[in-house]
Parts: sequence; C-alpha cells; structure tokens
Amino acid sequence: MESSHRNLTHQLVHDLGRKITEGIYSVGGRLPSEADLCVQFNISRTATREAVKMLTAKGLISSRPRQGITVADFKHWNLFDADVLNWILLGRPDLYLLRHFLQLRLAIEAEAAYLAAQNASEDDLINIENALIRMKDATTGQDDTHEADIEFHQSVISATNNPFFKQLINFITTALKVNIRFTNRMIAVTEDEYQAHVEIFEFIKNGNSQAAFDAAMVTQRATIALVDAQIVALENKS
Amino acid sequence: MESSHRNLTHQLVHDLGRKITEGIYSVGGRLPSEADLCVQFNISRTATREAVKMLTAKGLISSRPRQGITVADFKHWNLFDADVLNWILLGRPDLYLLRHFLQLRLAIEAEAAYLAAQNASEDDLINIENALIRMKDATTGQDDTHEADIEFHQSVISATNNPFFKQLINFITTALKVNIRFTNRMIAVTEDEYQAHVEIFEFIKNGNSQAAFDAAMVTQRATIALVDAQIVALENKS
DNA sequence: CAATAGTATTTATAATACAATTAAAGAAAT
DNA sequence: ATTTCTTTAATTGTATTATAAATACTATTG
Repeated sequence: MESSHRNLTHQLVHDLGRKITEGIYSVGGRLPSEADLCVQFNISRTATREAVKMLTAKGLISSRPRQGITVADFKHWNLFDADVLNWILLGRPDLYLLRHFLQLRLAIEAEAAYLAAQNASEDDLINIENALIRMKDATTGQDDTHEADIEFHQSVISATNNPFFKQLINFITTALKVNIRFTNRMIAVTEDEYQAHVEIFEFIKNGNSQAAFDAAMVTQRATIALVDAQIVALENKS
Repeated sequence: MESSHRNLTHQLVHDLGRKITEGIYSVGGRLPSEADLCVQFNISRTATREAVKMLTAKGLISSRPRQGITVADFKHWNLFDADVLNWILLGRPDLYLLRHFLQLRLAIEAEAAYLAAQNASEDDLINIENALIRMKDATTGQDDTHEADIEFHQSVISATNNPFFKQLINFITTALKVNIRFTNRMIAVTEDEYQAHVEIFEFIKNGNSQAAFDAAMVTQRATIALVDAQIVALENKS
C-alpha cells in the first residue's frame, strides 16, 4: 500500500484528494469542517489546515469563514498537477476520460516530434535511439515493453528543449500507463509498431520536422481509433 | 497595486512566489527559515507555514527538517498553475520563453480546432460566432481588439468539450495577453486576420476537422514566425 | 580511519486562545 | 408583508507556546 506518506499533512492531502476526485465529496458540496476533520483523522488543527491549504493550492477546494470547505468546480482543478492527475486517473477509470486524455496527448506529441526534429541535440538523439534499442529488445521479450515505449516518448518530448513540453512528460507518462492498463495490451511491442517509432526517429534525426509531425500524428490517431472502437463496443452492449 | 491579497498567508505566497520566479531566490538555493520569514514579514509561524505548504503544492519549493526551505528545480514547477504562470510571465518578460509558450499554444489550438469541428454544440458555435462579430467590430474600432481575439480562441477551445483542453484556456489566455504586450500589436485586427478566423469558424461549423486543423496551424505558425523574426533581429543587434 | 554516538538546527505537530468573516436568524421600520 | 438593520453563532484566520521528529554536522571511540 502506497498510502502511508511522508507525514500527517501529506497523508490527509492524499486521502482527501482521492475522495474528492472519486466523487465521494462531490463538486459544489462541502467537506467536513476543520474541526470535524481533526476529530475524524485524530490530528491537530495545524496539520489539518496545512492539508487544506495544499489542496487549495491544487485547485480542488476553497475555504471561507462561516461557509466551510467546499469542493471547487472541476474547471478549477489543476489537472496538470501530478498528484491531481494520478488521483483522477487511478481512482476513476473511464474510457471517455481516457479518450480526452489521448486527444491532448496527440496534440502534444505530434508537435513535440516536430520541435525535436528542429532542436534535438546529439545527446537527445542518443537518448531516443537507446529507447529504440530497448523497444527492439522488447519485441523479442528481452526488455520491458511499457517502459521502453514510455522512454521513447519521454526522450522525444525532452528533445524539444521546450520547458513547457518537458513539464508535460509526467502527464504523458501517466497517460501511457493508464492507456496500457485499459487497452490490456500487456503483450509485446509488434514489429510494425517498432518500425513506426524508428520512422519517427529517422525524421527527427534528419531534421525533417514536418514528416516527423505527420508520422507521429498517424500513430496517435491510430491509438485514439483503438479507444474509440472500444467505446463503440461498450455502447453497443448497453 | 494588486499586491494586497485575501489574507496574510496568500500575501506571503504571492510575495515569495514572485521572488522565486524572478530568480531573487535562485533554483537550488535556500529561502530564509520559517523563523526568519516570521520576523521579516512580521507574521506568525502558522501563516508562514501555510504559505510554505501552498508553494510546496505548486512545486516551487520543498522543505525538510534541518535542511530548511529550498527552491525546487525548474522541472518541478507547476507551469500550468495559474499563479505560477502569471508570476513567471509577468515578472520575467523574455522572447525565448514567449516562443516556447507559443509552440505549445500552437499544438493545443490546432488540435482544438480539429476537435471543435467534431464536437461543437449549437451553443458552442454561437459563442464562436459572437466572438467573430466582436472581431469584425474591432476591425472598425468599435470593440476591443485583444478581448475579441481572446474570446474567439477561448470559445474554440471550449467547443472541444474536452476537459483537458478546457483547463488550458487560462494558459492560452495568458499567452495571448503576453503575446500582445510583446509584439506591440495594440493596433486593430486587420481584415486578413479577421478572414482567417472566419475561415476556421466555417470549417468548424461544417465539421471539416482536418481543414480546421490546417487553417489553425497556418495561423499559428505565422505568429511564431513573427516572434522568430523579432528574436533574430534582437540577436543581430548584439 | 571508520563506525558510532551525540548535538544542534530546523521542520512537524499539538494545544489553546482570540480575531475576523459572514451566513442566517431575528428585530425593527416602513 | 417587505425591506432593512442588528444580532448571533459558526467557521476559518492568526498568534503563541510547547514539544516531537528528522537530520546535517560534530565529536567520540574503537
């Protein structure tokens, strides 16, 4: 169990964060007052208030005198905060949300390939190539499939040398992990998929940004199509 | 002066946030200890600690016993947090950062146009059209140029009906405001620009997602080219 | 020299008291 | 009855003090 965190404050942050994102405390609704939280969790008001402040900073709640602690509207949630994202995705597995997730991932990764082709340093290229080698090994079962895949995408985004894109690496990584869980593709990377990644790498290496963009786009739209198909199948069942 | 915030805790958050993003406290370096902050700002340890927790939640700092409060590595900063983003952009105007910003904006807005073409509701289309009307008025000086432009982009992103994209509206808005400040285009929207936006709208309305994507992409790359030109000019001077 | 124990510094937590804010109830006025 | 004002009470905001826990640094010891 990963639930035991650094300290009392962080434990409470995690606990409430999960409950909010799971909908146990629903949007617009109220959390227990500070005093109640102290009793429920048997901790001091100091620790409680610090947890409340942290969740406020992440956009999940707001607290005002006499009104108490209310769950903020979803649009205020900091979806790009690593904690918030994990709470949402790990707690509420949902194909529709996954599709929304992948749509953003597509937007980011295609342009990342474009920018990588323009800006990748020698080291960046080596990193991408190393990930490819791991993928190759994964096709024959000698390395971990997911990790190699994740490493490839991470190294491409990193090669953009754009801080905003780099910040999204965690976001993408989480997306991939959830994606893998949902599509149940625990199987090995196929030769075709490997080749598609090699192609993207070649374009990046040659500085052919538009081709890298297009190639990444094709791969991404294919992934979304997979999820769309699953959604259609699910909707036909019901 | 916008510096007087809701309460002492938030004031300190704002103050330290600005100082960190401006580099007054540099990455890897240390902030004053809790005790020192109490003295410097003449507030209680309670308020100080709460501020520290909020900044920790935003990824700007980390604090550990005996070690004190240290400025976290840039990659941990929550760039998509509205506060952090504002502190960075308003405090440190930088053409290179602006370019990085626009590169991400391009990625998001092009795909947003694509998704809007697929998912826009009747209301969404009305909102976009209203923004266009404002832009038209702006070309003849009857409405505010920036606001109309911002409203257009906001309504397109909103029409994706994708929560992740919608969360980025604030991000884009900030980008546009900074962009306007930097490029000094305080002038009216030109007829050409207006027509480009109308074109995107038409594609969205007709559900022609690929065309909407391409049209948005062209507009965005043109904007980036403008900034690139400014950067080149600047580098030639020095 | 290396491992160990001790020390001091800093954050973490607790407990208590009071202040400030504000929603809701009640009173007064029209 | 409706509005306006006042009061009340619930809840967060701030301050203070005390103690615990964590850990970088120092000293000791074998």
